Amino acid sequence: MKQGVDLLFFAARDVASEGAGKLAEAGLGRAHRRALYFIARHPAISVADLLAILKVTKQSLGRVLNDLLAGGYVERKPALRDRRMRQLRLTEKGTALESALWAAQRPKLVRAFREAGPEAVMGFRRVLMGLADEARRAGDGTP
Amino acid sequence: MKQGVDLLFFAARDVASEGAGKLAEAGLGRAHRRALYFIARHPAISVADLLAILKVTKQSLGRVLNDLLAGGYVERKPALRDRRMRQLRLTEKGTALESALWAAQRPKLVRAFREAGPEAVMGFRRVLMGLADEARRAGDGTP
DNA sequence: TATTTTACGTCAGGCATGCTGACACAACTA
DNA sequence: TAGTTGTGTCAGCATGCCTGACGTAAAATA
Repeated sequence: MKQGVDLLFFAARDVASEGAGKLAEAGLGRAHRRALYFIARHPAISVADLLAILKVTKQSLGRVLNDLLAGGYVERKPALRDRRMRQLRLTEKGTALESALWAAQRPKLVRAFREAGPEAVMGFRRVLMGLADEARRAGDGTP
Repeated sequence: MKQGVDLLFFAARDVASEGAGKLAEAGLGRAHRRALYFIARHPAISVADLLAILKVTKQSLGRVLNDLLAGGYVERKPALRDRRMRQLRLTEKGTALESALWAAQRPKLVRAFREAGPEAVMGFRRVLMGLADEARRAGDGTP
């Protein structure tokens, strides 16, 4: 049982560690990467929704977002329906960076999934869904 | 595929978040918890080995370890065979804290494992082993 | 229309965690 | 004896996260 926790720790860390080089080149950190990643996953996401996903404070996200905006990785536009909301999207430059980062960690995923086999991957998903918090348990893992 | 990364992120974060209260009571942080956890997992572990597991610098670990020693959670004794090496062990107090922390996160694990079923748990393990770095891939997940 | 609420941005300051570099010492090894 | 290894420590710096307080624009509501 504890072995599962060990593995979760190592896997999360080691997967996240891929692509650290490219990130440093761009002068960004892990926090920027997470924001970049989830904006890519949820185009036009609002700031409030991104906050809910990342579970950090407005101020923490604010700084990261400003860096990404200044670097031209992300664009921020008022939503049509409610102009208080700012929709976040990756720019072309942001998309390129995100793709490069994903390309760095993808092989590890591909290999692990292939070696483990499809049934194992199903189980992997089932267990992780159970471990993620209540709010996400009923969902698809990508709130 | 990316969903797997999402889940890994959420699961690792949400599992680690359990017991944050008890930790704060003791005036400790996440870094202390990780050290506590791996010392519990590997009694009499040397400083160098703990460094290798956590992949942090000697200085970072040093601070954490000093806090734990000062708080009476961990004891440090020279190894018999090689007296340069310091063996780290939890004290009674440390064991109590670690148990309390584990008790806080255990139910989430139990429920997730039970709901997913044994085959899923097998798959979960297989995939995570593949995701953890080379050095651990051949091992048992607890280097 | 006037008021309140919502969504967002920002200033100020603080703590925890990580890093590099440099140095010191005791104990083991060749 | 000379070198290597395991450990501890000082000094300084970057990142990432936090709380609290305040301001603004737009929407919702009384």
